[in-house]
Amino acid sequence: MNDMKAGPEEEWVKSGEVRISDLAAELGLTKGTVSRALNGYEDISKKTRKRVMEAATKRGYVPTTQARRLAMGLTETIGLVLPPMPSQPVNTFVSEFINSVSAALHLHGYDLLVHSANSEESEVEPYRRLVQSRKVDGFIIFRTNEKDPRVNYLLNEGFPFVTHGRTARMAEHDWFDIDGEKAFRDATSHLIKLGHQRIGFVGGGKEFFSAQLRLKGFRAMLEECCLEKVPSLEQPGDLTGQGGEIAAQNLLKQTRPPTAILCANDATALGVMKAARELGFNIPEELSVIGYDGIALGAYIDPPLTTLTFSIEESGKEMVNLLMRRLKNPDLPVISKLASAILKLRGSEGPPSSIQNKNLETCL
Amino acid sequence: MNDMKAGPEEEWVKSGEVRISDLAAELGLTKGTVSRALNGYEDISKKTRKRVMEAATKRGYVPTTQARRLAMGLTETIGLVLPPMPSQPVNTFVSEFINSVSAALHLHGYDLLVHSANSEESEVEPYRRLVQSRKVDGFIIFRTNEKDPRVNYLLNEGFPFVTHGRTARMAEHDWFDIDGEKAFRDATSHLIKLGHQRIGFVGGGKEFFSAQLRLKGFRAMLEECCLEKVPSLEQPGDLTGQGGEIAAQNLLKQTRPPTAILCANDATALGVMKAARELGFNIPEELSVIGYDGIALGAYIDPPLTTLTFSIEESGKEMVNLLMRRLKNPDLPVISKLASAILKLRGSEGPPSSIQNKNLETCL
DNA sequence: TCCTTTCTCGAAACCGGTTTCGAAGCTTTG
DNA sequence: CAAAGCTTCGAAACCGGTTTCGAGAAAGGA
Repeated sequence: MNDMKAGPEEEWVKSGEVRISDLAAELGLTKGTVSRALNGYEDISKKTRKRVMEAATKRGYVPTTQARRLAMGLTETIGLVLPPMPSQPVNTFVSEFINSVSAALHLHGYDLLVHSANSEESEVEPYRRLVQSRKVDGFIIFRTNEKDPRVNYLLNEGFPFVTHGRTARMAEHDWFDIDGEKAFRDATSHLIKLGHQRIGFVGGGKEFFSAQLRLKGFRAMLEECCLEKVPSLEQPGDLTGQGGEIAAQNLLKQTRPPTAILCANDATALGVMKAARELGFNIPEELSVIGYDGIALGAYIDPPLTTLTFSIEESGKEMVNLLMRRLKNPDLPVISKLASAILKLRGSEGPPSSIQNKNLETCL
Repeated sequence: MNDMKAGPEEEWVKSGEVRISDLAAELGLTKGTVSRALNGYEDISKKTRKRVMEAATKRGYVPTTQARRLAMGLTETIGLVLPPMPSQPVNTFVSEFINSVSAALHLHGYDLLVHSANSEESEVEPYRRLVQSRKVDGFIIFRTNEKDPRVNYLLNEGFPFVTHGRTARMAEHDWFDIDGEKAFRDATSHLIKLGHQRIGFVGGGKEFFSAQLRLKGFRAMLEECCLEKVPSLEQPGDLTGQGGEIAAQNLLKQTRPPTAILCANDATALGVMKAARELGFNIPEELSVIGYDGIALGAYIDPPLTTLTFSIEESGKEMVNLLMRRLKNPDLPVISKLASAILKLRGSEGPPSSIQNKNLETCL
């Protein structure tokens, strides 16, 4: 692969300068024949195929993607639209996700087109443009809302896509999701076993289905353990650090503050920890905090953030698998995949300072 | 823009189903005429143009991108290859960067193709593939090395690109960069004015040009202030949290540890802070730490990380401007743009516990 | 009124591939 | 030895646009 060969009469062609018609002319064949020879058609003699292949590699022929795709009527491209990012603290998920999706797509010969959403226009506008101009064959959607306009639009168009996260119409489209309900059951259970009885919860926006499911898991485990549900201990959030701060203040300024706080994501947890510090709560002695996302950075703060983590790489790979299946056969029944998060203990949680095992024993 | 109109006989067409030939047939024109009418050619009568435009909007005609691009011999697509990511703590830069680049490209009618680098193959292989298959018109490259194989390949090919960061061949290609040298002069100066005399430095990998320039700025300011350069206070790093930990241990276990540490990026700084905590150093009382990157998350740790920050959005926008200029006229002279970082004080630095203004006065 | 100029559009080539169809040439069979 | 069957390739249509060229019609000038 020495691309700088300085052979005597060797004419150096810049890569990508030779077309199929050049090749055909050089070989005394038609471009149709050359095309079939290169694409493994059976009606080409071994001898001719060999000649063509050799000439192709010698001349460094690579078909022009645009032309091939136009002729074959496909784009081999998947779209991913970044939601508007109001400078969220932790977008490490996004880059890792893009990376894994792109890698998985590449294995199938697909490209990834990344589009940014303009916050001034409708959320579906970028999707509409990409569909109408036929730039992509399908979409990868993440951070779904319960009632998701993007999902509605694409379902209505009959356009292929897979979501990361469930929606109200999840029975109608393929999706991949992390079992946030189970994750929060686990985390809640872990806190309860440590002796916590007053556990706070900071959610994500109500529009995010995933946030709802996490709340559901939290409540379910409380009930399972006979702990009463205290409305004031459930605070809304917005998946940002700032939201976490506000929610934590609301929780910790109560007369009977919680001894532990479960957060809908790590960014929120960081905000909670900041507010807790400022209000004089020691973590984890006086307050346990658990996040969700597993951002690597959580390991570097003090104390290291205990969190629910999952494989972003697996997420990307699975979603691409679902999408490829759908593209191959649009009429297949809808399927979905649920992966589980695991609780990564790092140190921001521990037993409450004063354990009051009031009615814990009686229930378990 | 009601796309669900249920007019009586209004035939509903799925978007993107009407071709230019359909439109032409419907209007009794040829597709060439329709094309020129839509593209503002002067040789079309006002009346015809109006007819065509109205029919186009009515039928929802949008040209097929692939076909248009093939005919016009361009891809209107820019490639961005993600370097292999060894699960770095702080990749928030990447997603924000992609976001801003994508948005800026969109203003010029360009798409962003994001490709992931396979760590098993050569670094230039993805670029070679994208060039040869003619999938992109140019590249956005970031995190440059001093001797960068990607830059060498593309320069050799004569293929357009812009880098974020300088290289050994920066005189031969357009680039955008943050003035890391000045940034570190500023940060060093700030620490010296606070009274620090023993300042540690944790660099990035030697292969990164930017890391070298930061070191250069650090050294220059030391010299300017008549502080001696202590080799043991300059530790190599790798832009990761782990690298920061190791470097900090090397610095703080010395008999005369530094009273401040300057880090090549925020991830490194977080590692340094973690190691410092574990070794019993209070920040900022006993040790000042300053990072570089301005990740939003730094505001949420304890103490909040003082850092050098710059506008990622501006970076993306400027780079796209440079690239568009290059694509429009490949023969223009090389230009570059240097933006400056600003020191964002958040609390991880302060005066040293015991100020010994040995020879500070004499020099200043 | 006739010729020239201008306006407007149709025809066709082109971008660079893929794929269908049919016709050679060669081999096999009766 | 002729008819039938394969093998192998050329010819041409096609994907869906853009762009060049030239012709016919309308308008202007002599």
